[in-house]
Amino acid sequence: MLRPVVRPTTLNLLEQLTPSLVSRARSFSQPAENLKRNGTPTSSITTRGPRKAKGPLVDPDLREQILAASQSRRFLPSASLTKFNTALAQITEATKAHDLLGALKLWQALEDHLRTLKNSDVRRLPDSHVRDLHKIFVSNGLTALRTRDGKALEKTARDFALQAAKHHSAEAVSVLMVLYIQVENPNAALDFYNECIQVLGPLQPPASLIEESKDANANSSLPKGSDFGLALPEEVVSPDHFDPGRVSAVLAGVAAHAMLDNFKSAFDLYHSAGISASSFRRQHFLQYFSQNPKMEKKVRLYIDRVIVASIVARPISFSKHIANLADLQTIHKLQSFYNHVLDGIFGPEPYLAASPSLLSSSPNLLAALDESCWTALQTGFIKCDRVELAAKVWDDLARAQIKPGVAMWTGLLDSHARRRNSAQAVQTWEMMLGEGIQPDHLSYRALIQALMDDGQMEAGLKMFKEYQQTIGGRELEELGRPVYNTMIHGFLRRNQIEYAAHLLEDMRKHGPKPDLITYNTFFGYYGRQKDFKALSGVLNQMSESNITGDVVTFSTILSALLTVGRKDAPSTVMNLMRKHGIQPNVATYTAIIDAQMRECGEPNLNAALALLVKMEKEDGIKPNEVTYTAILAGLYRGEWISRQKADLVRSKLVQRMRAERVSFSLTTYHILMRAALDSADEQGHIDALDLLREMEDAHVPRVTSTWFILLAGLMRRDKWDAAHEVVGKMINSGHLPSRSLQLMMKDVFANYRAGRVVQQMH
DNA sequence: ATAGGGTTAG
Repeated sequence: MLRPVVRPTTLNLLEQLTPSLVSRARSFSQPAENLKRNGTPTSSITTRGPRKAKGPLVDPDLREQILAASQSRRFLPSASLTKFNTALAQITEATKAHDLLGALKLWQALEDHLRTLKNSDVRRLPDSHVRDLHKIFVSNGLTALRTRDGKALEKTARDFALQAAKHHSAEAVSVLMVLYIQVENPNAALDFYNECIQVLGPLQPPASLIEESKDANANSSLPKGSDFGLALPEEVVSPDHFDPGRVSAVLAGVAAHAMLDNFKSAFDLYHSAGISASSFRRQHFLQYFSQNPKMEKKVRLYIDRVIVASIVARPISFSKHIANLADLQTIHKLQSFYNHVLDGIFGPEPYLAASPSLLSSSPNLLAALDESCWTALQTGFIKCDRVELAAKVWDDLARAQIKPGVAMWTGLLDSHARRRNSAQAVQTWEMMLGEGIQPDHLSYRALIQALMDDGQMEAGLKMFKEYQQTIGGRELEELGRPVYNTMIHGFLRRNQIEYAAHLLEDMRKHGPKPDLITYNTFFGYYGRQKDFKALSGVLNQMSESNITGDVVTFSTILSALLTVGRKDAPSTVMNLMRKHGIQPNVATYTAIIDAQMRECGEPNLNAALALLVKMEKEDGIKPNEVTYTAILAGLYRGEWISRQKADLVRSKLVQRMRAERVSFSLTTYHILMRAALDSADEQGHIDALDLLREMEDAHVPRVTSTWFILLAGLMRRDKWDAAHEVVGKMINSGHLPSRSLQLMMKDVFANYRAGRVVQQMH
């Protein structure tokens, strides 16, 4: 008996553990690799007997399994074997020559031959060949298959695209669909799409990659269980792998409906696929229409609208999407997304409803924004300091004749609290009441935080009492606790330990029961006070209540120990955390890195930089702007290394922050500006001005310190023209200069004028 | 949602 055998040595031990490799071996992937190198069949499909697994290579159980698998393999007669190997070599050759039609013909012949054999179902073209052939299918298909010879191969092309979709990528499917669309037969594209779904099952990514869909809009007009209902055979897609080619196929389906002017069907097809096309995939797909701008325009319009509608139709993913984009680097994307949404509501062809109740007002409306969507937009804009955009959300709500609910108002209150603007918060509160909105726990919490953090303790206390007497019942544990915790935090910020301790006692006796956050707040306070006796007292209370610490607890205690110079703190606390099974996070590492930098020595700098690498490499924790800022600040704290060395490390770190797209905070900008202006580099002030421009572009607010750092530095360098320009920018930004800034401005004007006079004399 | 890590006081 002749049997194909796979050389055991070519199989990596680890890979032997994965079932997919056994099936690959069955499909002759191994000899295919050799063919690729040599161009001719090799001896790796041999006529030798069954291989013997070598002794210590695998454990006995596993070896049994492998043997069993190899013996259950179907065998090819030697004539077929030769034929098979020759065909492989020919396909490889045609593929290399980018001869798509030739390769498809050979592939068809091979398939026909294999089909005549018994049990042929387990045999097919090796994956590496499928991949290579698929590649030229995608790059040449649109032109090659349009020719007369190509048209003759339509059926073969369809079969291959399907097989490739099953085992590698559905991109070829989308190419064929695009071809049908381009020859103005969109219905053929949709037929093929449906045929693919019959075979492949839903074109969905594995559950782990899609958002929870339980939030599906209650008013959604989506048909339940559309034609994506077929289960997927296990071996077709491994659960952790998702083929981006499937996104292209879905987009091709949308494009086909676009050609039929059927927006509703385009949406249904896209939405029920459960995918989310990235802008990269969208761009990639649209390239198929680069020769036909008119078609491209229409397809782009459909795809954009369908993507927006599909996100709106799932409020939770809507909020997540917004939160992801609410970042200085991506705010422009959030803005453009919002503009798309507005166009969907107010544009000439509305397809979105501004509220669920309006959804039924027109059959063209596919999805509705609910209050959480509007709130998410507001929160996102506020997070990026784009107050004017947050205000626009309110205007747009008014335009849609929707009255903002309590969550919208609370978003405003939160933003005032974050800016410690209690006056604005109180004003907002009164407007809210004026609108007849009933405040809830969250809005009371935000108002109290705004008051307490802005030094309005009396008023904060008053509101807290009002809260307790109105909706803040003691029994409302989960709802009321954040309000109480905010109150405690407010007291402790102002070092009002008696009030805080009193409230804690009250909570222990009457509820809401203190929780981990309550205790962490106290840890923070006692840590700042360097009162370790009191700190261990809280620790005892906590364990009495059976509450265990978390990363925040340990990080807080760690930085307390570090500020009192306990060098052993990092190792001790980290070991303790490990013992408790608590993973350190960015804050933990940042605390240690900061402490190293405060030592002001070259070895400490090296230790800090080593930690920066270690946290990411070993623990997979990405440093953030606080981490980098801690190092940058340390570089310029005192004169413990040369300016040149400090500047070198700074530029490397800045480079890395940019590469990693770490956002720069106000603090980061201040430190970098100061460093640039203090640098020995003649051009340092140019760097500082560039940073100012960057802040403007990113809408990072410029505060008194910003202008002070810039003006003081430029004046020190005698750069009066630049200083004059900065003063102009300050005035234009609407900043009201403090007394000391006004004095500096005077100085700048005088020297600038003097400089002009001198220039004119020459 | 509320707690922890980075600037400096002009």
